[in-house]
Amino acid sequence: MTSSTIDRILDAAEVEFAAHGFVETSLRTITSKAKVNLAAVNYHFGSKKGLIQAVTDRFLGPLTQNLQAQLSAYEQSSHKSTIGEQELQALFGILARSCQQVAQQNQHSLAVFARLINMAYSQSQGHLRKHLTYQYGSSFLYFMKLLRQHMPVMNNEQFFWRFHYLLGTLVFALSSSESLVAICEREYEVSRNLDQIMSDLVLVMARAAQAPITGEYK
Amino acid sequence: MTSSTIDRILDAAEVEFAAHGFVETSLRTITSKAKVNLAAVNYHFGSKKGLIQAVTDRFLGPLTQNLQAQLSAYEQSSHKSTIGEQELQALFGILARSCQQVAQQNQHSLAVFARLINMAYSQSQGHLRKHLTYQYGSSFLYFMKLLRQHMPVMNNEQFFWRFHYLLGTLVFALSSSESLVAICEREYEVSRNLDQIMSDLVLVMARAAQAPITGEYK
DNA sequence: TGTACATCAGTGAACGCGCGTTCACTGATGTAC
DNA sequence: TGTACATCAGTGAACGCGCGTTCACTGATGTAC
Repeated sequence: MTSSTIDRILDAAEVEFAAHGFVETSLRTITSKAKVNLAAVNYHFGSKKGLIQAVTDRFLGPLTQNLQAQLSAYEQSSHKSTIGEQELQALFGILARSCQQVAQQNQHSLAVFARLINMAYSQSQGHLRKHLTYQYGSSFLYFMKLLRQHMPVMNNEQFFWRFHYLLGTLVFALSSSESLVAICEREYEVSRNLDQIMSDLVLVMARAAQAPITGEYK
Repeated sequence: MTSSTIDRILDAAEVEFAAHGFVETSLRTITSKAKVNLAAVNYHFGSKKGLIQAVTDRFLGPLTQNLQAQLSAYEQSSHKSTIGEQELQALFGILARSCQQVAQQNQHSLAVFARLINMAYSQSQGHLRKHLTYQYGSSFLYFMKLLRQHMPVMNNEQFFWRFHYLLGTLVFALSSSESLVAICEREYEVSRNLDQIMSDLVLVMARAAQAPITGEYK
């Protein structure tokens, strides 16, 4: 069997990264939670940056692969000429299902994913955005292409902005879901799971996608 | 005249906090950009935490005050029995205008605001959320109360979630706006300003607020 | 089968560095008598 | 008006600390002959 040290590090890192972010999590915290020697991270992953990449690669691979497969199945099955709320829901549903599938393997990976997206759209992190686009962009661009076909009223620029407004909805919900679930339980004594949140998000994003566009920009 | 050191520190800190966040900005960076001695921060603000609070207080005060005033004017003028997209747009428009007014004073304060909200909904930052609620919560709760009246179909729990989905849209747009504007200019050769983004957001949030609700949760 | 060597996972202790903070100090301005 | 003292903004240098990383080392397993 291959050493479990690597997996224990990855699991612990994922939990800590999800909760406190990449910068605010120290290798000492990770290795102590993983019950592993401090130097093991640099031994196996070369550096902290290498560990971060390993953690993100572990779910971005499956996520994009799953998304890609579902999207091409969708493209072939549906008559893409029809446009409307149902088609938008179907498309966002595919994205949601990819997320859910990834979350089944690693519970905290979606929170890490959200942090990654947030980071990528920070100023001074253009290199990260480029790297993600280069490595995993194709399936997301595929998603955007299909979504674009369902929103033909807008021009490209308007679509760009609308897409990112919806991305914000998703990213915030994913990164804050643990807090929101906790507050919800305390406040309303109702527990929510990821499936329910995802179902909500699909409906909300599909509706928001159809919001009117503001007047022409000069 | 009162020393400009304090203002220079606050201005520099706001820019750096907006771009890199609170933790990843060092006092050495701030004081060198402000052309001020390193020890001046601790002299005037006591600690880094004190500086963060001073930076956020500077815009949260005006923001909440403006929001409060607009909301009570709205509550008195409108016949709140009518519900529909127009009323939702009006309410989100008030929020947008408060943001715009604050941004006029300090250009980067909205990005700091977004970072603050994101932080507050991180796990392990419950104390920050409590502090913000205690200090500035009343005007936001007022906003939620009025919004709640325009979304009577949902129960409280469903409203809670919907509200936070919309909050995510706003927060992501605010925190990523600089990057998005830059990408948009590069990609489409169209420049966008905050006013246009805010107009968009009002329409998107008003529409998303009306998305159907998923089936009953056990 | 036995021995010499190579490879590899893992370790304990130390390294240099950047961080927030502290402290004794300066120099200017205001105040009391 | 002149002098002694207090207050306050600002400074330069140092402090201790936690960080990511490095390095010499151990012990187990595999391989060549």
